[in-house]
Amino acid sequence: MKCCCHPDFDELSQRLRLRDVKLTRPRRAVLGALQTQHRPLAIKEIFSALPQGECDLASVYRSIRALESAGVVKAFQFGDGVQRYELLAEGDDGHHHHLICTRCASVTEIGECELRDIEQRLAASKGFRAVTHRLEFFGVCPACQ
Amino acid sequence: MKCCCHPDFDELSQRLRLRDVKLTRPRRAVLGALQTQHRPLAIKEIFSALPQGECDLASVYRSIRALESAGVVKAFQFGDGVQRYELLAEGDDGHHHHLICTRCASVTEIGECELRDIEQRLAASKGFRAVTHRLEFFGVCPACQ
DNA sequence: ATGCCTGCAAACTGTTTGCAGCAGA
DNA sequence: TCTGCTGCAAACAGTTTGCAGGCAT
Repeated sequence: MKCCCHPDFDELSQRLRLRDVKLTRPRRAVLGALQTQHRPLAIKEIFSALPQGECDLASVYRSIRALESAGVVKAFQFGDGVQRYELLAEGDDGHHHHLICTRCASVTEIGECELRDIEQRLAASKGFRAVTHRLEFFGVCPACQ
Repeated sequence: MKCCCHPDFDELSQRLRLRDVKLTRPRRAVLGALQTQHRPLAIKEIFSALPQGECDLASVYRSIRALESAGVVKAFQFGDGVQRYELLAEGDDGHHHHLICTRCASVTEIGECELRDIEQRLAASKGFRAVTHRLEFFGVCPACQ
């Protein structure tokens, strides 16, 4: 069984083909960068992970948007104003959370989410529909203590 | 009893005096703007709420930072990359969450927070210290349905 | 072959900063 | 009075866009 968090290249290219999203050199490079680092990456982290001159910074932005709207990557924000992106496995809605060290910024993924019932209570009590949430945890990791 | 969410001017100026933060014209104006609108305001919302020429945009940025580090306002982020600010009542750590309509962007405040125990479990299982979290809910409000 | 995508450069938006003068406590 | 704040303008950082040429399907 493949790791759910890090789909391989063939699977990714197939999903993109189905969505009529061409697999070009910059997009391939961005996907490669996201595959090597198993954590949400900021645009400039992706860009500087690429070989010098591999592609233009503007293309990284455009590629990420294309991949995001194709459902292959998902954006996360840790509240510092920087968008970070992670690969999304096939069929994964990407709903999970992170535990971020406020000292070294290391990121731990948190699988389980216990807020579905809170969402439902909110929807009922406030009259909202389609309630979702965005949640990240912060703290000081063992290495930084 | 005063409303906990909207401290009055005298209380605010007293708290600032205690922190040796001068109450200048731009800061007064920013506080005034935050008092009239009972929701987190973006910098440009604050700025455009001020009388034309009341103060410089740069001063709004500087004022907000001063007020934030004095513990009088708190920043929230809804994941769109825009910082929003709310007044903080005396003794309030500002810990609460919002329910944001994804259509009209209206904001409802959520008082209770049921994540303290999750924080503690995370701290125990991952070895983190000082765990906090950032959480916002999104959905479609009754008026937008 | 052709329509989408890229590189390049410039435009934009949001935020910060240096400096000289002003004002709050 | 005297430190720290303001206005102004410029610098800066992140992101988007117009255009001509190039590439994936």
